[in-house]
Order: sequence, then structure tokens, then C-alpha cells
Amino acid sequence: MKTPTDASQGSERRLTARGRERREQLIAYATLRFARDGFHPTSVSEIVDGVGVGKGVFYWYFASKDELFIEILRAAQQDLRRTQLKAIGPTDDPLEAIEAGIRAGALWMAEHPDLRRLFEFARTDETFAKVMRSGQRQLVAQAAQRLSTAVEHGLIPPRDPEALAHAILGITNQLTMVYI
Amino acid sequence: MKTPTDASQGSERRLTARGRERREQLIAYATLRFARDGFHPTSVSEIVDGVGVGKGVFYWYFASKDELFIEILRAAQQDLRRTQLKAIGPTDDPLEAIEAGIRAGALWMAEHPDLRRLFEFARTDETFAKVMRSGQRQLVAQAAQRLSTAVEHGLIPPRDPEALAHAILGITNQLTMVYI
DNA sequence: CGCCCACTTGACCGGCCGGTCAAGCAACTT
DNA sequence: AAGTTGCTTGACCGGCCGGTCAAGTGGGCG
Repeated sequence: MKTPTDASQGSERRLTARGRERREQLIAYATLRFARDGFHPTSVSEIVDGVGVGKGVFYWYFASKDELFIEILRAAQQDLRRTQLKAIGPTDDPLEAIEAGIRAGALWMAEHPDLRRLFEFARTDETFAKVMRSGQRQLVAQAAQRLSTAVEHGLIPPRDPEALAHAILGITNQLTMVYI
Repeated sequence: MKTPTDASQGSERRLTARGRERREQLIAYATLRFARDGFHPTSVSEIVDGVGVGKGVFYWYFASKDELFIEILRAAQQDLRRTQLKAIGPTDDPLEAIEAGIRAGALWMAEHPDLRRLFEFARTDETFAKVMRSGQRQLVAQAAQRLSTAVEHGLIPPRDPEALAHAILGITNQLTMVYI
């Protein structure tokens, strides 16, 4: 029994190994160009020329230029979150977990300057800002939960966990700047 | 004796009061739109339509869309620098001066969210990043001079004034985030 | 071998974009 | 009244952009 409308991430294509490779190739090159020259100044024609394929290939793998960019953003956000969770490990101590999260976040930013650049641009363009906000919300939620636990255990003074989570995000951003 | 090639800021037009007003009107509206919708997504046609004039008016006052944006950036940078110098006043104490500068900088950013947004975008687009770098260089130079004096007077440990100045800029940016 | 279908090509499209310009208007000088 | 000059109009232009599609191509599989 096949599920004709795949529920995960909005209707994707069935791809062979070759197809998956091509797709990754396009994503990688587009990321490079978007980071170096900006999203709007980089045309779809330039991307397919750079990869050395016809224009139709692009639209075989992506519905639009905007959708490709959104996918890059989403994948990057997911990778960041996963990296942080992995760095935190199975600790019970919420404060330890938060510190590890901050460290991992700053490190990730330092190791992915292209993606950091894309994030910065995306925040300035209303079309993509909403994607960024949703990603940020998940980060805040992760931190807020730990903070809430910390307050319950009396590890930190009782404050609004959301507000604290936002403060932590600001700190992470700043540490990133300093790192680089 | 007229000077046909005005040396100040690259060949500007002779404007009447009416002309100056129109120019400011265009700058104000363009700033609004660039901040709200982004630079690339906002077309020149939209700007002149929004102001309610013909397209030729735009090119009477500005050589190109890029040049208008650069002018907005330059004017904003200048205003920021001036505001800081004014806030510092005639103090002799370099540390006091630097603190006042940081405060004034963060306050300026909080009071000009549109321009802050434009700055953020400009840093992500290679065409305008160089303008931003030149503005930043002037800010660093201002701070570095004071820091140099402070080191001479033994007020702070001897370190590279430029490096310290960059650190201060980072702090200002972070304070701005927190303020808002 | 022959079929299928994932993949590829590149000419083509409508539309918008930044930018131009001939012409006209309005206010001030002479 | 005639001239000068700052300002305004809006049709127009070439070019590029995102996106389409009919026509292939080629690898895997029955």
C-alpha cells in the first residue's frame, strides 16, 4: 500500500541514487553562491551553469528558487539543533545542558560561516524571516524547557523561562561574533 | 567663478527648496520600503508610485537604485557617528568618552530600527558590504584613538587599540540586541 | 531485446526590472 | 513677453529573470 501523498515535508519526488547526488550538488553550489553573492543577485541560470546542467534539472528537483532557499534554511536549522542535542548528551543537570548547548551553537556557527550568512540575510527578507522565526522558536522552546526544570529544582531564581531562553539566544549570537 | 565639478560627495545637482524636499521624500519612502520588504524586492517603480510621481523624477535625483541605497547607508553612518560625538561632548577622559559612545550607539540603533535593518542587509550583499566596512573602519578609528590615549595614560593595560576597538563594536552590537 | 521512467536538454515565454528620453510645465529673471 | 532652468511626465527599451515544456537520453529490469 503506497502513500501517494507523502506527509513528510510536502510532496517530494522519488529519487534514484544519481538523483539524490544531483540534488545535493545543486544545494551545495547554491549555498555557496547565495552566501558569496547574495540570494537575489544569484540567478537560477547561474546556478545551473555553475553545476554544468540544463535549466530543467533545477525545476526537476525544486519547485522554485524560493523553495530551494527555504529548504537550505530548514536543513541548516535542523542540523544546528541536532548538533546541540548531540553535544548535550544524556545529562540530567539542566544548567550543564544549557551550557553545552550554547557552546555547541557558537561552535556550529563558527564552522558554518556560509550558513550563518544565509541566516543573517534570511532575517532581513520578509519572505524568509518567517522561516527563521519558526526555527528560532524551536531553539527557544528547547532552552525554555531546561530552564523551567532548573527553576523547579531551585537552581536559578524564578523568572519567565521564555524570556531567559531569548536572553540565552542573544548570548549565543554574541559569542559567535567573538569566536569569528 | 562656478566650480563645474563639485568636489563634495561626487557631482550633485543644484536643487531648489522644492527639489530638496522631493529628494528627502524619496529617501524617506525608499528607506521605509527597503526596511520593510528588502532592497531587491522593492522596485524603483514601486517607490515612485508610492510617492506619487513619474519614474523620471527618481533618476533626476539619483543616478541609480544602488546609489540611492548607498547614500542612505552613508547618511545613516554619518548620523550615528555625529550622534556619538555629540553624546561624548568635550570630555578629556578617554574611558568616559568610550562609555558615552557605546551608550549613544546602542541608543541610536534602538531609535532607528529601519536603518539598523538596512545595515544588517547591507552586510550580507557584497555590493554594499564595502560601504559598511568603510563606515565600520571609521567607527573603529574613533574608538582606537581614545583607547590609544587611555593606554598612554596607563588607564588600561597595553593592548592593540584596534583589536580593543573591534571588541567594543561587538559589545555595542550585543547591547543593541538586548535593548530591543 | 524492449519497455519504462528517472533524468536531462535548451529554446522559449510573459513579465518585470532598471534605466532613458523627448517633451512639457512652472517659477523666476531680464 | 521671452528666455532660462529646475522639475515632471510616462511611454518606451533592451535585457534578464523565474519558470515551462516537448523532445530526447540512458540505465535498470522483466
